[in-house]
Amino acid sequence: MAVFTPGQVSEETGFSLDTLRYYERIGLLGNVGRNAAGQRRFTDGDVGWLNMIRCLRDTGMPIAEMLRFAELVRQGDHTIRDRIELLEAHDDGVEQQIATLRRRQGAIQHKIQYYKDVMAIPQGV
Amino acid sequence: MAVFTPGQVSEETGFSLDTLRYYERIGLLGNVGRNAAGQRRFTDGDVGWLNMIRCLRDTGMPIAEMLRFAELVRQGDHTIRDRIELLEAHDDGVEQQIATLRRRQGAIQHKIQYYKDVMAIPQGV
DNA sequence: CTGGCACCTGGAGTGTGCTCCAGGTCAAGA
DNA sequence: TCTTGACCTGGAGCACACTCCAGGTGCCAG
Repeated sequence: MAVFTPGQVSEETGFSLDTLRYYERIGLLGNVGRNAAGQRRFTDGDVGWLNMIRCLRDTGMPIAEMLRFAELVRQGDHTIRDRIELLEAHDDGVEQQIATLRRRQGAIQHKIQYYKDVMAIPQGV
Repeated sequence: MAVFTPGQVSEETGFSLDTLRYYERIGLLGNVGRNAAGQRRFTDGDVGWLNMIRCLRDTGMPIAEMLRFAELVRQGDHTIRDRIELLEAHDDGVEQQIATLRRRQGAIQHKIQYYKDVMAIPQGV
């Protein structure tokens, strides 16, 4: 079973060393193993969880809600229904985020076109 | 020519009164008119600009960059080429944002499906 | 003439999510 | 043996974008 150093995990997940420690401190990442010298050694499972965190973070989930999700995971299999509910609600939120982004992007593109039209008008005679 | 009170503008644009004042203070919103009593009176132009701000903000543009854009607008028509450049760069960013969001959303949906599959396995005998 | 409301100002405070720092441990290579 | 580099801890600090507050003005309805 492979283990990873903090540096490797940082590299793989894109989280800084400080962020990894921060996530552990606040309980978003529980029970990271240590070697004899007290240094962290991450498992595949930890990395997988961090990749999940990455997805949730990048889609705008606040840390407080990720903590709720982490708590559900910690409580075991009987919370799977709740986890589905939480993720589906978040998925809907992401859908709306994208829709809003598209709408705003349309307005911005419209503005760009407006500027291009202004520039196309012959200046002077 | 229509003018609007702070309350009306807040209502229309979704920015709080404090945010409107804040934007004016930092120079994102220049030269808002006043009535005899010193109260703000916004023009159609102001509201239009705020709607632009809304688009840029909602698509993740930091205030510092909106200030750069505002400065270009203030400098007059010879900066239109720069404005197009700025907005097109931002538009590309939005495109990438959406792409990332979609990728992450895919992973989340995958996780939801995994949970659903787990639940579908008959428990016990 | 008295509320009550919308607004004003300058400045302080807040929430989120990290990020940095000082001072220390440990292991490996020159 | 010495140095370098990755890592450790607890706690302070920071960037961003607001948000709140105290104390005050102006105007209109009752």
